[in-house]
Amino acid sequence: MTARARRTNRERRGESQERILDAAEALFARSGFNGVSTKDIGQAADVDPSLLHYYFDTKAGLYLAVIARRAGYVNTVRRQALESYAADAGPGISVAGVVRTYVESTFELARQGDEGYLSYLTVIAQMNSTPAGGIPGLEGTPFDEVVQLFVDLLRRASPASNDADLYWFYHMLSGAITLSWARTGRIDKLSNGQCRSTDFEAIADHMIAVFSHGLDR
Amino acid sequence: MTARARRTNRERRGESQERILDAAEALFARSGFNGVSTKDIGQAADVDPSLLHYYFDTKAGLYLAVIARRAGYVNTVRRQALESYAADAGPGISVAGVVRTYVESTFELARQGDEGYLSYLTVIAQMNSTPAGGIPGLEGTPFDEVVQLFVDLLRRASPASNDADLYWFYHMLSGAITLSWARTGRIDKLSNGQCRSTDFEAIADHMIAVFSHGLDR
DNA sequence: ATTATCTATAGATCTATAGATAATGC
DNA sequence: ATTATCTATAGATCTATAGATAATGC
Repeated sequence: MTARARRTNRERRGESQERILDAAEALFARSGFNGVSTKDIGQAADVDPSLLHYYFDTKAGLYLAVIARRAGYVNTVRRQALESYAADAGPGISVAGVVRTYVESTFELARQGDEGYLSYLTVIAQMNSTPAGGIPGLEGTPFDEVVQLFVDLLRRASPASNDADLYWFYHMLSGAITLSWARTGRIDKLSNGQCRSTDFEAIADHMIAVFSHGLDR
Repeated sequence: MTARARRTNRERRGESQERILDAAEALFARSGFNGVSTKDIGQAADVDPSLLHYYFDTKAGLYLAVIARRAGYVNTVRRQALESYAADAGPGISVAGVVRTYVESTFELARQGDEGYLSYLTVIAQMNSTPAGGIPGLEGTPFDEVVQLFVDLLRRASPASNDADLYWFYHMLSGAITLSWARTGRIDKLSNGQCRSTDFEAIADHMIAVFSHGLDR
């Protein structure tokens, strides 16, 4: 019988939290906040359910922690992409360029196919299509700030558009992204296999095209 | 004390079912399938919860019945609009025309603002962004057939596009529609009041514009 | 006689907490 | 001594059903 490696409290704490967050992320993605029990999560994390409460207080607290965990990273990737595009493009900034930058930075992580990250996106998709205030503590979105940057760049690229135009444009794009993240498999069936919900490369390409100039050209 | 009007069994049955469906529709829209109990629904319908089981067997059966109730109507409205557009346009059929017809017929009902119908759309939005197979008996969508008609017309209007292009185009449009139906209120906050989630006229106008030619022009 | 509706309840969860035990800190 | 983890359980649900009652059918 091997002696268990001695781990510092800091490590034990961190590893347990990560295991719980990983399990919660996967299960919330599959079944939604109310479709999963703390017992399910504990089991998947190989940890007693009471430990969730020790670390995250309530189930809603755990959900918020799941969302918070990767939000900073997503924001950083998007912000850097947008800022460096704006710097490079200068006065040549275009709607197509801004859209491409936003969409590509958004999907380049998904394309690598890390299962945890994909689950995260599915959770975010659910959050996006749930009435604001459905989960206490989740009124705004942690991505709002970078979205404002996106709209700012759009405004610069399309001075003729007014604010409502710009925000509605974002709304439509956001809907397309959200549905893609949900990976429901419906388009696969509908297209008789011509499209695959998990093919983020094709999704990004078509999204950029559609939101740059519609279907034609 | 007034004697209660004598109602036929057929009437009692129909009225109770409608009350239950109305209540379920509103509550499912607000909190999702797993966020609502049969007790909540019975209470809102002013009926004992056991009656739900008498009529709809299980809670999932009730959910399916909510979805089925208005699906035929939505399909009829959409199909008629698309067919009469195609007939009128003849060889002059265009992507912009097909999109306008699909979007307008989809939203003209929502614009009238019937609260029950709006709840219905919110339920459909949730269904659309939930993994297929999350609710037993709900693999395909009851709207698939008319969607195929939409894609057929698109194909006629844009012969240069291949099937994947067409279905991905529908996917993006569907995402925008779905997010709009969800009426989350997020765009209101994000745009600082410039856009309102409930303004289906503005949504339809901007959706048609974006999916016809992007943001510019 | 048949159908609609309610009463009562079984049996299975579910979230959260109090308090005990095991591991690390120092 | 402190922190992490588990045991045990309270108390509140939740879905579904069996069986009683109330209304309509004819």
